Amino acid sequence: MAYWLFKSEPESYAFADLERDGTTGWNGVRNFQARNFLRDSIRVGDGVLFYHSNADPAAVAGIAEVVEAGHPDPSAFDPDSDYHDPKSKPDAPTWFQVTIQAVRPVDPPIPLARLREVPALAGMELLRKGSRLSVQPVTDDEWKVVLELAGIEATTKPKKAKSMKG
DNA sequence: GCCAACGTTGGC
DNA sequence: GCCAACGTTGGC
Repeated sequence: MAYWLFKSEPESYAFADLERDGTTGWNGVRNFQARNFLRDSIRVGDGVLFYHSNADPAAVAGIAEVVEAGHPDPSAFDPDSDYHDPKSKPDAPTWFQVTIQAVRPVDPPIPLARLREVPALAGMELLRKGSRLSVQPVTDDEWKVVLELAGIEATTKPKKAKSMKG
């Protein structure tokens, strides 16, 4: 079980949109380092901090869970998509996505400035000067600290996609 | 809107 | 392979 932070501009896709949709394919990532995480490293059941970039304030706004590991990003094949990449072919895809599911909002969101105040988070990729990576790893310790800041028990397991009957 | 930092492109 | 130019990201 690993942890990640995904950035999204809330004007294009906010955590509330994920709650409305339930799940979404994390498409449109067009950076090779982020692509490699999506394709090779992110597993079903991994935890995701949903971060609002270019927001006022920029903040961690929700928790999500990976429900499908890396698979080709269909938006790359779609000529009508903003993310269309004619160099990516279905039989040799360049770009990948994972599917995530909303777990719970972080309310109130944890602003970037608050994260910077926490010594235990000093090494976080998000806080590095000039960090632009939109899909980035989060350590177990960082995850625990952020969830505590959010008032969420760090031991809370994301709920399962399937309900248990009977 | 500004601008620092970064990734990509392309000439050589 | 180098690196300047350019476009993008993203905080403020």
